[in-house]
Amino acid sequence: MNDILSPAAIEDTPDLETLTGPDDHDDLRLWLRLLTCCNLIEGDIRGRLRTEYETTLPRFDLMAQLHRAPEGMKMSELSRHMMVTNGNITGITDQLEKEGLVQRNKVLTDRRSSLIKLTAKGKRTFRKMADSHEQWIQDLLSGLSEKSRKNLFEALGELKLVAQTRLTPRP
Amino acid sequence: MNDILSPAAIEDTPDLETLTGPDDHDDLRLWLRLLTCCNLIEGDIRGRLRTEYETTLPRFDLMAQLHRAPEGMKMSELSRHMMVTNGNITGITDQLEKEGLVQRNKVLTDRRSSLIKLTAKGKRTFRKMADSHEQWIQDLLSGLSEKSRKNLFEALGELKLVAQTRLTPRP
DNA sequence: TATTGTTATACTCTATAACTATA
DNA sequence: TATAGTTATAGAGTATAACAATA
Repeated sequence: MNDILSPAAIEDTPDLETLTGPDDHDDLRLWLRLLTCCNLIEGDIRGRLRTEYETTLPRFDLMAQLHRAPEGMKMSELSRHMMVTNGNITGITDQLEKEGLVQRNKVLTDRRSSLIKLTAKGKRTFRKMADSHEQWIQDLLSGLSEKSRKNLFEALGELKLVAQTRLTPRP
Repeated sequence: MNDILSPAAIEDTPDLETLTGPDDHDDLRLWLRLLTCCNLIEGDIRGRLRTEYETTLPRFDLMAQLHRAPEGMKMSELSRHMMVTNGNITGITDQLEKEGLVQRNKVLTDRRSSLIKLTAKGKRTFRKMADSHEQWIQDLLSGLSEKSRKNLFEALGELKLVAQTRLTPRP
């Protein structure tokens, strides 16, 4: 496939939204449009994280959690925040620790737990990745009108609240 | 976790968007908000497809592709439309065929290809799933104001175009 | 030579569940 | 008993690559 889709190629590359026929309902089209946007962007981010930083979205996510918690986080906290089960946090943490990006620190008051922190190397690495990440997003969203960005932001805020209120959490 | 998050629980359950600090940029917050919404809804849909129909999103997606192509589709077409590689289509098609939901039909003009179609059972099954799917979405989005839905729809249309134009396709 | 589809393989992410060591 | 974390396992989803049959 080409790097940049030509208008003709866009016509020829149906996506999820084009699955709806002419008489399908608007809510469904709205959802498929949302899903398509998200998949396109997320796929792009995953690809860039892989090729430019040899990492993955869950690993990036875990480091982002630690970045905003300089005092460290427990495994169980990470599990709760990232909404995945405990064993998976162990696996990702193992990888990152092996690469010297995070560190398990024993906590004296509870010998079962440990506090996970970014190492100095982890902080440097994360800062670079996060800067790139933000740049990718800004480059993309700069193609959007100011009005659309504002509308999107507000409407998504409303949607997020509705979803968090009505939907059963995943795990 | 509780089925319905109380407001307090929402406060206690950070999501991706809360990763941004106070001085982070708006575009990043917009993207994380989009991602959070999509993950919440997609997770819910996946869960419902699994528990209520013992199926998955890619399987549902493949059946949806076939549903709008009553004349059938070639494996390579499915691969292109679903944006995954060929071997995966073979796998999903094998499963669906074993359950009698789709059928491989030999095509006379090219003995390498086959046309995949929904069987009668496949059509019935898909119609039920699709109706449920639309109902789930409507139930969720009914919590959104008319204005937000309209704004979302339009802004996402713009975003989709920008993303399709600027981003490298995944595979 | 190029394309269609299959097969084999490997890797990431995920959930479940059994386990340990503490509390 | 309950909690923190680990380990083991299984399964979905994906990409890569080698392959056979056909174009």
